[in-house]
Amino acid sequence: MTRSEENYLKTIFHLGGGDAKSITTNAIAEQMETKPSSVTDMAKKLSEKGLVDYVRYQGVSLTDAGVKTALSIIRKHRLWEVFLVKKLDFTWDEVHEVAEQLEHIKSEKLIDKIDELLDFPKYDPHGDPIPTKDGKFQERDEKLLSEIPINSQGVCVGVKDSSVPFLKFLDKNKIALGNTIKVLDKEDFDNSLRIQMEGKEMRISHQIAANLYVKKNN
Amino acid sequence: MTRSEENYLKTIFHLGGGDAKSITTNAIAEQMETKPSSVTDMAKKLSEKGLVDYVRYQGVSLTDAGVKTALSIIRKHRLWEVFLVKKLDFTWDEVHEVAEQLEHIKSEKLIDKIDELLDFPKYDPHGDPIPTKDGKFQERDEKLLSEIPINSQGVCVGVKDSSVPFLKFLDKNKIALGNTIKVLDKEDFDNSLRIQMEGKEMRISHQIAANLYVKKNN
DNA sequence: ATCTATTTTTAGATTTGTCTAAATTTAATT
DNA sequence: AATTAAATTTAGACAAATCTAAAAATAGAT
Ligand SMILES: [Mn+2]
Ligand SMILES: [Mn+2]
Ligand SMILES: [Mn+2]
Ligand SMILES: [Mn+2]
Repeated sequence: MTRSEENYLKTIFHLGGGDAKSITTNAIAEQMETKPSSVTDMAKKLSEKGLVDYVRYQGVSLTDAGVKTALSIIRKHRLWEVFLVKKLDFTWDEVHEVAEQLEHIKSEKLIDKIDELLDFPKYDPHGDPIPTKDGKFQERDEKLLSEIPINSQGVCVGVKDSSVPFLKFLDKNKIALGNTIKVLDKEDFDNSLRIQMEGKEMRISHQIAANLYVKKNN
Repeated sequence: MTRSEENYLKTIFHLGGGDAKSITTNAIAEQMETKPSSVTDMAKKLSEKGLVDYVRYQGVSLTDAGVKTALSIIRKHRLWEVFLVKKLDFTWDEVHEVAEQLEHIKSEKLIDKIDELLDFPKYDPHGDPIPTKDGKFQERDEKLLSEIPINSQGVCVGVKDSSVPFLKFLDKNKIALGNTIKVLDKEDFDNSLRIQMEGKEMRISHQIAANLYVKKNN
């Protein structure tokens, strides 16, 4: 399994190809910042290896073996992210790039020991669930902050957009995972929200609210 | 800097190419388990990049830039080995293979934080010195156990051969770094030694003694 | 100094992963 | 049903890293 193959499987999974849904060549190419023709070449190779189902002109989806491999890469990525934050004091906007490299280290013992060292975390620094060793996800009942009703409240548990600028924006505004947020009011004009968070009141734009996951209380 | 380039620089350094000494194509090829023709190709490339001095038919030596790069890879390798042993309970015969991968991770912050987490170790699990960030070695006055006189004693500080079988042999015989060893007697016939170690007496072959470094007490 | 064995390099091929440009297929529109 | 636009694949090329086989250079031995 080459690094490139692993990256393709991971991308296909993230685009939804784990549910027998066909992912188009173009979608994969765009996500990976490569050319559709390169994706076609790789689709053939992964198909040969039994990791994807590929129908010419129709796109690819992951086989069971492909899902399993993708989940093991994602597991490694997220565990390394937790390690970097918890053990090496990286900030949550610094970890992704390094984890992109670390996720390809080949040693089952290594990642199991990292998992143990971290006391088997269930979520990564961005609130994304960490698949278990046998490929199961910790599902969670979460909603976008923009989609919960006025006067309801929840705990911030994840980000939809985990780009560096967004994460830095959240830091600057002291919005962190674990914070309890109550929606006080919604502005019809621009869909911005007035919220109460950790005692303080503030206003956030729809774009922010639509990229924060909360777990509703009760 | 590709992974392959880094591996060549590291190998050339280990073969002594850091002291302006010319290392032959064949020596490099043998060490890396590749073909001399491949080494020639890489020699040209590294020479182009100013990392080695290469004279056709004469071999290569590292430039200052080449030494610097080699040391940074070796630093990473050895720090990761310490990490694996100290933080993840790997045994000293398990770490090399994984460190061969981890040494190529590109993130200065990562290795500096690992260094800090480990409290800036000076030696790796095999007793090899860890270069500092600015490329200096912690030299140590060490001798092979086979070369110290009868009735002298020293602390075991390193292994010359760090192959898995040798390390496992040492474990099995409870010979560990840090142990104090006294040479009681030398057998002329086969150069084997009678030693006293941590209270116990034992006999070890010349081959073993010639692969153990000790730091003589006074 | 010449021959010879060894080392080293060159030339040409292969694999992996990528690209561009052209051809093909599909999907949408008249 | 025919046309057109968009998506996808094919064909051919390229860079990196490797190999084999042949050619060239070096070093050792007479
Ligand atoms: Mn990430
Ligand atoms: Mn993440
Ligand atoms: Mn090692
Ligand atoms: Mn070592």
